Amino acid sequence: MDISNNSIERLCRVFGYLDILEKKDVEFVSSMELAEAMGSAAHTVRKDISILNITGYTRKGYPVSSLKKDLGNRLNLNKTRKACIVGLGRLGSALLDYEKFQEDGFEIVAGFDSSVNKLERIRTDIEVFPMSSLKEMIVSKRIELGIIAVPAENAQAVADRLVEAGVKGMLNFSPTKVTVPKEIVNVNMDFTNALRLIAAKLNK
Amino acid sequence: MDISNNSIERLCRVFGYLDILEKKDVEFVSSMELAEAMGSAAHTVRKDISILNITGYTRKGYPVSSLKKDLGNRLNLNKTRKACIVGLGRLGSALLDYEKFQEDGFEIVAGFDSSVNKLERIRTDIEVFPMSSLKEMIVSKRIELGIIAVPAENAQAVADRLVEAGVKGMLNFSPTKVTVPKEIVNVNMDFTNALRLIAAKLNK
DNA sequence: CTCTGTGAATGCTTTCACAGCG
DNA sequence: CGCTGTGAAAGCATTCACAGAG
Repeated sequence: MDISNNSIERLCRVFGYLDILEKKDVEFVSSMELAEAMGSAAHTVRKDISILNITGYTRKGYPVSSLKKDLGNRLNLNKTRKACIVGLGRLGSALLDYEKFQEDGFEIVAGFDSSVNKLERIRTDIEVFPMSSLKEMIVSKRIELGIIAVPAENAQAVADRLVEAGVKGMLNFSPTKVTVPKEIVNVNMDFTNALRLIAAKLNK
Repeated sequence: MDISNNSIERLCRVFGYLDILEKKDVEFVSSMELAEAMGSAAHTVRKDISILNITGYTRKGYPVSSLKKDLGNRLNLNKTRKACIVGLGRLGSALLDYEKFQEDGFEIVAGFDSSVNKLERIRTDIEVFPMSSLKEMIVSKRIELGIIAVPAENAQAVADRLVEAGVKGMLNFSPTKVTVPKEIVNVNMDFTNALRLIAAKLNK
């Protein structure tokens, strides 16, 4: 299929918003309302949805539950996926307990760190392991996603090990871009660069 | 000037990479090397740089220090900017001590939380305050940037208060889009949506 | 009327290809 | 040669505008 990155990103956000509407038992939602909530335009929402061949009802809008189900199917968001976090410093351990992940169908099933000290001191319900068992656990627990929360200098090494262990996608919180084989999906979340971007946009 | 968001974003990353090169005392860098480090193409790098009317040297590439300085000037990245963090849960307090911010010219000068309990228990060198003094501190400390690390349901209220207090830009870590006046720069970092995006891209 | 659905037009960005410089 | 600099071309994404459905 032929759908742009931006469209996917927007549709993922729509999916999240539909989840909220569904919990409020809203039955129908118009492209206008969706647009407002996403901060985009109604025709953009309609276009994005129509790319996936999903249709709504004239005069009513889109049926919330079925749109959510359809979007989920098309975007592979309906099944729960297992993820692990590598690096249990302040950020990594905050992410371990980030409840939103679980709510949204991403289950954090393991944490890894090279420091035995950290592993012993951490307080969490999620199982934590030394780096030496990274591959073993990823394979045995069928973990699909890796979240990198180590310092910049170790990020590439961790990415390599995650790939070698067989994860399919990675979310990288370190301030370095990591290089991965092209069949592996990699998304970067660089906080510092986000602040730079804000600064750069301030006087424009 | 007429420069796209994507270009700005890429140039900010180039800026970060130049910082590393500078510390290694590298004198010149080619568009090819920059491209490799950014995961983009050489002509993209050259184009981006040329949009800002910055030039390099034929056969040598760009002089690291002066390119960094020029980029910094054009993108307003050369002066240190003060930021505060609102919400001192696990994520917020991890961000409080995120050293990279300081290294890169963003100084976290205050943290805020509505829970007195959290304020008392937190261990950090950065000053923390109750929400009631948000505006007062933002004004008196001349804080320009606000980092939102509160739960989704409070994000919009916090954003409103930050705007009212006079911040110019915000980095929003909550999984909700917040609406701000158009002169305020707002960047969203939605972890869950990042994972969704990865999931959606997995089988494409 | 109101709201969806979508080809067509517009407007951006990226990519190309090659001139220019040392 | 090797690497920058940049108009021009190509490729995408967004926006428009209006037909269609109830």
